[in-house]
Amino acid sequence: MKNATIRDVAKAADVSVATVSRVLNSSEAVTESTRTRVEAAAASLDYVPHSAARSLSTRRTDTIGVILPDLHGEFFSELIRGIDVATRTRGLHLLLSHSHGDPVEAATVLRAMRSRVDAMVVMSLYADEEVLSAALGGSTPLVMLGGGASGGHPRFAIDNHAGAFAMTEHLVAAGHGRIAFIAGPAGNMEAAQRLAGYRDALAAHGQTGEQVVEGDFGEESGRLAAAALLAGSMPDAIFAANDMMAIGCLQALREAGIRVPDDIALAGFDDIPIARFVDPPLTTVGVPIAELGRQAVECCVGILATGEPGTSRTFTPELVVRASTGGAVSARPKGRNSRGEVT
Amino acid sequence: MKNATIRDVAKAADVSVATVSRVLNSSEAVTESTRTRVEAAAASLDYVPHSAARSLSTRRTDTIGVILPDLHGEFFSELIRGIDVATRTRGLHLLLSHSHGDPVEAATVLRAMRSRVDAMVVMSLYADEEVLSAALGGSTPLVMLGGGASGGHPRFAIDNHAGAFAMTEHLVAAGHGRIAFIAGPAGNMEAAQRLAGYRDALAAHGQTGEQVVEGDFGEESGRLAAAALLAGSMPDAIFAANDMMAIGCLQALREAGIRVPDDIALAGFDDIPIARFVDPPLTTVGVPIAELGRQAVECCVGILATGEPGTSRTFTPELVVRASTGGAVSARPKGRNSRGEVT
DNA sequence: ACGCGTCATGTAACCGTTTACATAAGACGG
DNA sequence: CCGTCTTATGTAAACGGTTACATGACGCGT
Repeated sequence: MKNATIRDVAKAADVSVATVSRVLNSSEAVTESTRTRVEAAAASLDYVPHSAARSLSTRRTDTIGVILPDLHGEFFSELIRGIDVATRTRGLHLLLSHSHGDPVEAATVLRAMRSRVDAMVVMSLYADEEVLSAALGGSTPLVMLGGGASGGHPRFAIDNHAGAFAMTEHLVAAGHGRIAFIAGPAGNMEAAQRLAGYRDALAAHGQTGEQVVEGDFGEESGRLAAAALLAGSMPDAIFAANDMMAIGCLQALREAGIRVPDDIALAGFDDIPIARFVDPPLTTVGVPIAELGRQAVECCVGILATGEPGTSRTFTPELVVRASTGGAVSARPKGRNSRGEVT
Repeated sequence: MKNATIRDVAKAADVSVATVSRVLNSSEAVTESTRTRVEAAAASLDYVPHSAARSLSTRRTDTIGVILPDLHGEFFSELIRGIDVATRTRGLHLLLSHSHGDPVEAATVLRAMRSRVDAMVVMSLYADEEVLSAALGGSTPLVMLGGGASGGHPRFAIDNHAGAFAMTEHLVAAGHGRIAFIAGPAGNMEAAQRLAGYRDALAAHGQTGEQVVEGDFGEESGRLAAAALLAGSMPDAIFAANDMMAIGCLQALREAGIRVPDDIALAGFDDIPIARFVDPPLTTVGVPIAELGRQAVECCVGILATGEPGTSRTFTPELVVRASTGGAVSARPKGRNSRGEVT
């Protein structure tokens, strides 16, 4: 059964295709009677406009393309949710893909998407904005997501440096002398900024002995980092550049019989939903992940509507102190009453 | 800067548009020399075919539409990842949306997508397959995801009943006399099947006292369910219909000073990635989430390629026994050596 | 009754591809 | 050297919408 076209509807309603189009787009004046006649015809034929034909004519796709470095885990899940909410609200569609975190692949995916979307939201973790921009060909608005050196495109990011600085200060203030840092992957801008925040905070407080272990933002690398730290001289606190590594680290510590926060304090970054659920609940840097995605889409909408370039925005993350740094309610299985108060 | 069209390329290469099209689709015989000439012209103009125009002509979009009830949390994150991998591999695009779990909304979204995709993958948790099918208009292949009464469309699901049955048996075998069940939302097919599996297993083992608490698959409802159970007479084991509720429950139990698995055993369903990370690691029913998504897409590809209806497949989930039911290595902070062995 | 403006509707060009069909140019056997 | 077959390439008609412009009906002031 072939789908009905606008001509079928026009014939059924005994009007011209132009009139049908007008009714459908409620653009120009149409008599009430013809309007209802057309609507009835469209409904009875179960007519749905052919979006490709429409796009060809209007040069709009009503679609936002989104490329993320990965789709795995809670961080991206939240991000996608925020993006989806925004596109839905605006009556837009969401074309999603990921780049495996590979800049070259990102450019390829971007080229493939470029003719199918009105604007793109891209999270690039590397300093590849120009490459992406080139792949996009210049006529499609591009909004960047996440930290990185900003080129000419609006960028929605969080202040990683400030977040890491604040967290490090928090650990210093809690009296931890030696604070180790589990870093993110080399070359990743967010990771670099967080590392810099950690270093600058140490320096600002006259602490000299930085201790940095490599990681890759994955849970397993947090586990390995913990092992590496345990093999040397134990620090008083561990600050992981993201929550997943902190959680891996937490697990390794627990297996080694080391109590958090009693023996060692532990902090993460991102405040992904799980952070609250691990034991002890993880102190972390709160990032409005979904909001970041939502605003990036809104920025696209703005650019498309006004033609103006759109403006970047940096979110200042907030410290979320939970039990893993001993700064809040403890969450050990025992030692609390039924209301969750520390006994 | 207007994007180049096929005519611009044709002009630059001094050939006809048909020849350019042939080169681009490597369809028919083209002389090597003209081929290279066209390719050079296309590259120099940074030509990217207008996909809407192509779709209009070919009646294909090379896009798979996906509608999920929700985008929140690890389960959907995994599912999307599996779907994305499959579409990418096949050179397809992924148009994503969610339905808030609302059948009416799902139908609306489906109508909006219908002209933009070649096939749809829909996860419906209710028995609304016919409604969806109607909204789709019949010419777009539809593949269902997740449990439910199957209509005429292929469906990729897991055997919820078998999974819940196996888990309940596991708990019975472990000597737990009174096993409570935290159910999923009413009307949700998966939830209903899991509940039935629990009941049938109890019956099969001559257990009479079932104890079912309502839940909605959210973490908070698991917490509330725990509170409800604690208010009554405590069961020996709690089986939550999904992992998120189990995790909420776990947290509430911990806050109440009840030890898992020492005082009470706890099990979930889904084996979402976090399940391993909570403390104690959660015994659960392992579902190949990403694989489910991948195969659904492959099914779409098959239908589109062959024109044949495609076949359903039910995955048998597997029991994943971890510490929360005391069935595996304990993961309490103390009492273990550095290799993770129980002391 | 006439001219004119207004407004609903129709006509047809255009958007950028693909592709059936037409055509021109060799190749080749007789 | 001519017909025929093959093969590379060109021409133009779809595909299904939108929209500028044309048209015709109608109301209204004079």
